[in-house]
Amino acid sequence: MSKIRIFLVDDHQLVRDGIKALLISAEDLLILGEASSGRECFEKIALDPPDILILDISLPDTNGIEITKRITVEYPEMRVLILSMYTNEDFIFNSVKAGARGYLPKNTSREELLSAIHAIYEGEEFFSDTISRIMLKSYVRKAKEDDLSPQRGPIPLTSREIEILKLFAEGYINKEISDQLDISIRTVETHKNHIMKKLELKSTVELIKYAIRNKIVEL
Amino acid sequence: MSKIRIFLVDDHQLVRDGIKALLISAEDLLILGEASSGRECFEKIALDPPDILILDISLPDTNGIEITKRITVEYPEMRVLILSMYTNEDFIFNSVKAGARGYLPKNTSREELLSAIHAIYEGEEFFSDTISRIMLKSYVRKAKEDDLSPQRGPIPLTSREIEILKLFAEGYINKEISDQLDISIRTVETHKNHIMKKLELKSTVELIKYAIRNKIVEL
DNA sequence: ATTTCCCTTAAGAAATTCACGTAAGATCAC
DNA sequence: GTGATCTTACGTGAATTTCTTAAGGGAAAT
Repeated sequence: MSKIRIFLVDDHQLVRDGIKALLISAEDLLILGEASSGRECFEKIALDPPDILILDISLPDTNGIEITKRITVEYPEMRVLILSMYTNEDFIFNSVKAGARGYLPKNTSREELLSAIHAIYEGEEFFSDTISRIMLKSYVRKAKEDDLSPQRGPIPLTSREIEILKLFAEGYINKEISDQLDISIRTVETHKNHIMKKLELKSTVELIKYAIRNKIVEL
Repeated sequence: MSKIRIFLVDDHQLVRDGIKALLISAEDLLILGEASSGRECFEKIALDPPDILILDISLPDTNGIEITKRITVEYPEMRVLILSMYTNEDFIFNSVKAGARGYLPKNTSREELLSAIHAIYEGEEFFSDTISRIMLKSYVRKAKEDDLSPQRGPIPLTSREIEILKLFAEGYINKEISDQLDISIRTVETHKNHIMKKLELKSTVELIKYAIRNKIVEL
């Protein structure tokens, strides 16, 4: 049975040594090599590509997220495990977005690190409890925003105005709107002016954006 | 110390009895009452509002998500715990969106149910492992979509065209664009015509939507 | 009953856009 | 070098929108 080949990227010697010490006793793992910068990382893995790349977020010449992006393009088979002291939601989100398969905080345990390595080697995703909690918070926040945003500013428009705004933002020109609603084109214009004044919008562009933001039309 | 007041909504007698049996021995909980439909639920809680509402998703006259929505409006202090046999991502998302504080699958354990009740009573959110996993999957999926979508259709526009489109979609009129870029207004018009033809867009409205979709401008 | 708000219509003037066509210099790939 | 593409630019007439001002009728509120 072949071992899981691992490459380590972190700019602190001590951290790399610590991780190696934790992993050395694991029979099925093989530490292929290590690097302390993005440049060094790509030079070395080009010669001998690992299965798993363990990446720190902050590095001298670049960052783990940028490396992850390049990896997913250049080595689609390679799995990236982010190991970072930052548990900031943006870092997590962007890491996942960039293609990372796992994310662990640096104060993780040996057991968790091993679980993570095995999980992502098997094609799973792995996030530590701390990270999962942050992701869940974010999930909840997003779901709530999704609910609140459409009605945060109660729409002060009349139903007729909304009707006209809807058609306009769907791409109909005034003439078509007036035909559809069987009213004069002048009326359509007046309505639009009213809307713009009410909402203090200065251009039709803003009008369209308003309609989209307030879910009067689909994007 | 006052007990946590609980109200149960599920259309199956057996399920309600099962939950009651699980909770009856918990000293700090008080089962206020139960209902088998949305209508019955609102009638009863109006008389004696509970702290926590345990809700099934599927009900004869409505569903748990609709009830949750009404609860968050009419009883903002009341916490909703969804207990459903469905672990569908949409149900979970919409439940959270509607204001549910927790979500458990029906095959949950007594311990987990108690943990959930206590957690959401304390103002926390609670999701079982199964549900958390689904939420995480969704998180990952969304992060990936967020990454893929902007480049699904490679933008066939030149950098100058993108520049013009950006300014236009930001709300500048042609004259302002021509001033900013120090080119003729005719040129701005020509560029816009080129863009519209390339993308087969029929109106400026579509042009703006295109710019937003492709993240050339913020909404 | 009076007021207020909404919907409607209207029109002229100014500004803007649209839809054509035309064209010339720059850059880049073959 | 040659052709293709990009960028720049102009013209013209028609279409459209925008701005502004004005006003009547109906419905709802006070």
